[in-house]
Amino acid sequence: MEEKIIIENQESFNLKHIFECGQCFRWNEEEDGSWIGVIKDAVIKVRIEDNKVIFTGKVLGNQDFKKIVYDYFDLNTNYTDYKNELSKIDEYLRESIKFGEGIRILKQDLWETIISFIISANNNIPRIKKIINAISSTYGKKIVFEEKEYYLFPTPEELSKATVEDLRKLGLGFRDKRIYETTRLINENTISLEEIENFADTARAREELLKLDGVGPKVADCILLFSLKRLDVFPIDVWVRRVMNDLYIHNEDEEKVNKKELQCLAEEKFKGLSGIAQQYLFYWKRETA
DNA sequence: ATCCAGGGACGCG
DNA sequence: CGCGTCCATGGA
Repeated sequence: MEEKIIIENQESFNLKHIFECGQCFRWNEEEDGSWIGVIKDAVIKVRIEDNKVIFTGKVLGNQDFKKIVYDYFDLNTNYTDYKNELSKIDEYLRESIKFGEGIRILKQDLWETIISFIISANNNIPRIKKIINAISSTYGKKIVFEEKEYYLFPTPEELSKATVEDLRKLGLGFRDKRIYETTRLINENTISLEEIENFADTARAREELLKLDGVGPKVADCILLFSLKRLDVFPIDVWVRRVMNDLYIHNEDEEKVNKKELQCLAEEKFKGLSGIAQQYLFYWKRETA
């Protein structure tokens, strides 16, 4: 059965901004300007007509489509408040927010986000997307929507069927062992996803994530921000380092900019909204480079 | 050909 | 601990 919901006058909602700001890897733009994505247990198509956002899709089992959409797109949160707050900081924030005004931080599935960002290490976005698609179509469940086949991201149990060699064939490169090992740790419940989701303390959640193979400081921060909604964490990659150095530090050698120094600067300037500030700055810098 | 991509594991001092 | 080095792969 095809699902459908329509939302009118949704603030801060631009499809390009949401899907191209580097937080997700399974959304693609269609010929007609709509976007189709596969998330945990659903295929969703989003399009915008006038003042309406229209979601259609197909879900696995008897799940509530509306709840899935609201949770994933964080539709009960008002981003205008965040933007107003961040705009007070300086001209750079105002400009980056103007550039990516329709960004929202998605609430993505923890397991999928962990694997996706392990794959992201020393990799580029088109290839990350390609690999995640290959993993899904090989090990995930098929789901049909508008007469086309899509594949859900495999569960830990489904992915445990892959050997290191199998993973290598999907183009994972040196990340094959990391994915294999992390899948094993989750399946054996040595590390508990449920426990991580329920930690009140961000530091505790990060500490636990760091025990996974292939999860270092940057990947852990991305997981905390893009799945666990810790809006105060500030993932630092090459682009963030670049934009922060250009705007605030002005070091001749950008690679020499200390990570700890950047963390402190972000905390001082952006405070509890560091993660959101990071997304506006990242998107702005990467798209206008 | 050489460099780079939303870095991390590992070994060293 | 801080620091170099290596890691697969594909596109520019």
